[in-house]
Amino acid sequence: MPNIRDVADLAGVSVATVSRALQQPERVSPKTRAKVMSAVSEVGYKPNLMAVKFRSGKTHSLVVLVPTVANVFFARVISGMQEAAAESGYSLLLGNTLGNADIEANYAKMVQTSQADGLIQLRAHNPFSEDTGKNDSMLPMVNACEVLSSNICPTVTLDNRAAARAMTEHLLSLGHKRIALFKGPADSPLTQQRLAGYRDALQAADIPYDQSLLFAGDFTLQAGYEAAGRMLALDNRPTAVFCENDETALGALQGFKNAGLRVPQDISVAGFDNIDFAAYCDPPLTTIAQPAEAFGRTAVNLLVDVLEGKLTTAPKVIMPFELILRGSTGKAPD
Amino acid sequence: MPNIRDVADLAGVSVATVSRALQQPERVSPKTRAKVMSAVSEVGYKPNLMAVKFRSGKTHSLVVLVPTVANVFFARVISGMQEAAAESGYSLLLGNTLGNADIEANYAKMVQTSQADGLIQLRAHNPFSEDTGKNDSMLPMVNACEVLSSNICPTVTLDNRAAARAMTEHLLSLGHKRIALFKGPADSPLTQQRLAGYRDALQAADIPYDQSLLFAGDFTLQAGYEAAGRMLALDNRPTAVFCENDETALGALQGFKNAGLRVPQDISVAGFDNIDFAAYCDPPLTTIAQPAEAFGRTAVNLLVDVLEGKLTTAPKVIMPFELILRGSTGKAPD
DNA sequence: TGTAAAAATGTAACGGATTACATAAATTGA
DNA sequence: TCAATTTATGTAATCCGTTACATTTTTACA
Repeated sequence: MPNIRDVADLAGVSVATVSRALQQPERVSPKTRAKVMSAVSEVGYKPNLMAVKFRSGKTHSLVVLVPTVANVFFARVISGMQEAAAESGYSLLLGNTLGNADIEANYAKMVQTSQADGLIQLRAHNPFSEDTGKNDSMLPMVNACEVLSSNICPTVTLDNRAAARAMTEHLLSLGHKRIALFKGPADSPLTQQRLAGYRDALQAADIPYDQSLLFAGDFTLQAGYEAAGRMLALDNRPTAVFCENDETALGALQGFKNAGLRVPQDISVAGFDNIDFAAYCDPPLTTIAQPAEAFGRTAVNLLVDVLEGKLTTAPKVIMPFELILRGSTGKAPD
Repeated sequence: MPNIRDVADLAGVSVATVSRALQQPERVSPKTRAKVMSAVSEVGYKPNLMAVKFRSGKTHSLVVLVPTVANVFFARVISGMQEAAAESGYSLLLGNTLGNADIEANYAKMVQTSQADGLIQLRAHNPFSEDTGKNDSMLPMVNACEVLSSNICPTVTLDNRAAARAMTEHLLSLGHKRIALFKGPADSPLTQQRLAGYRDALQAADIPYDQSLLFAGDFTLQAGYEAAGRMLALDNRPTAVFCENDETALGALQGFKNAGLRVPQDISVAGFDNIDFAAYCDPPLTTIAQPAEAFGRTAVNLLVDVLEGKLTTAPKVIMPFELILRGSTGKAPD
C-alpha cells in the first residue's frame, strides 16, 4: 500500500503539501495541486484512515448493543440508525449481546479503549459498570427503546405506559372485562411500563386486577403460542389478550386458531410494535405503531450531539405512538 | 486517559517493560510484573486499541454489506456472523446498502483505507470496482447467499436451483399442473437460479413453461400480496404458487384469503427461507429451510481464513437445504 | 525597484503501543 | 571468583498522517 511519502516523493513535494493538497486544496497552488493529484492517482494512494483516526483520537464508529439482531423490530431500529449514522459520517459496530451482561461489558470496553466514540443501548442497562464514578459528566451513550432509571445519558423512548393504557382502553371499550396480558421478560423495564399502563386502564374502568391473567414470555412467536395454550386452560377464560409485542401476538393468534377459536369473534388479540407482518396476518393485527426507524435515527443523532459536545443536559425524547385498529380485535362475546 | 507512559513512570520501568508485562508476562520478572500490574490498576490504564490497530495494520473489523437489515432472513444471517466474528475476535461493521452501488463502493473503500480487514457481501456484486486488476490474488472478501459468476473470492451459498426444483417437484407431485412463480428482483442471481430450478422441474415433468405465470416482486410482503391480486386476474388460474421467499408467500397467502380463496384447498402456496413466521401463519407455510445462521457463521469463518492466509484457493461452500412440508400446500383441486 | 504583507512550502514533532537491538543484571559451571 | 550464558530491562525506531511553526517564494503597492 502506497503511503503519503510515496506520493510526496513522486510529486517532488513534502508530505505536508500532499496532506494539504488533499485536505485543504485552496491552501496549495494550483500547479502543485495538479502535481500532487496526478501522483496520487499514479500510485493509487488511499490515505490510511486508521492512522488518521489514531492521530485524531476519533474513530467515527458507534457501538450498537442489541439483544437480538434477528428481531424484526430491532432490525428496523438498526436500519434507521444506519441511515442517520451514514449521514453524519459514522459507522455502526454491531454487538449482538443476547442479553448477556458480560458480552455487553465487552462491547462497552470498545469505547473505553478508543475503538468507538460512543455507544447505543437498546436494553436498559448501564454497560459501563465499573469506572463510571470518577467522571460524572455525560457518558458517550444513548439509551433507546428502554429507559434507564438514572439520568446518566440521553434517552429516546416511547411512552409505553400510555400506549399500553390506550390499547387496554380500546379493548375495554369493546366490552371486554377479562383481558389477559402476555408479557415480555420480567427484567425488562419495558414490560413493567406496559404492565403499569394496562393496570391504569383497568383501574380507571373499575375492573379488578387479576394476576392470574398475566402470562410471562420472551417476545417470541413461540412464547405467544405457548401462552395461548396456558391461557386456554383457565376456567374463566379471558375474552381478549393484549400482547406486549407483535411476535407474541402472532404466535398467540396461531395458538388460538389451532384450538378452534375464532379471532376476533371468540377472542380478541392485540399486539405492540406494528411490524410488517402485523398487517399481513389473518386477521390483521390490532397493534401499537412505534416509529422504529425514527427511534434509531433519533438515537444516533443524539449520540452524535453528545460526542460533538452540543449537549449539556441529557434529554429524554419521547416518540409518538399510534393505535392501529385492525381485524384482530372485536366486540366481546356475550 | 492514562497511557502506557504514565504506567511506566508510576511503576518506575520503561514502556517496553510495561508492554511486555501485559503481552508476554513470562518475559518479565515476577517482581517487575507485580509493580507494573499495580500501576496499571492504580491509574486505570486501558491500552488504546486504536494505536495498537494502527501499528499492527490489522483492524479486526469486518464490513458486512446487506441490502436491508430489516429483513428477517438477513437478520438471522447477520446474527450468525456476529457470533462467529466474536469468537474469532472480530467486530462487524454493518453497512445497509439499500442495493445502491455507490453506497456499496463507499463501504468497500473501508477495506482499501485500512478501516476494515475484509468484507462480506450478501449481494452478488463486486464492490471493489476499480482497482481490482493489479493484484489478482484473492480479495479479502466473501460472498454469501448470492453467487458471483467469477471466482475472485470464496463463496457460501445454497444450491438454489436444486432447492427450487425440489419445491416445484413437490407441487407437481400433488397434481398441480399450472404453477405460478412469484419472483424476486430481476437483477438478483438468486432469482435466476430459482427460476432455473423451477424450469428444470417443469421440463422433467413435461409441462410447458409459461411466462405468463411469472410474477415480478421484491421479496416483500406487499409484493406478494399484490402479485396474488395480479394472478387472480388470469383467465386460467394456477392452482399453486411457488414464492421465492417467505415474505412474498405470506403476503400472497393474505392476498388469496382476502379474495375468498382457501389455502390449500383452492390454491397451494409455498415459500423459501423458513423464517420463524412461516411456522406461525395460517395455514403454516410449506417452504425451504435455509440455514441462515450457519450461512453467516461460515461466511465469517471463510473470511477470517482468507485474512489469516489459510486459504490459497477460493472455495465454494454449498449449504444444505431442507424441504419443510406444512399446511399451505395440498392436492390440486379437480 | 524595494519592502511589507501574503501565500506557498518545508521541517519536524506528535499520537500510543510494539519490538529489534543494545545493554545491564543474574545465573551457571568450572 | 571469573568467564560464559541466560534472563531482564532499556533505548529508540516504527507505523502514517496532521499541523504548529519556520522558511521560502510570490504578490502588491509605494
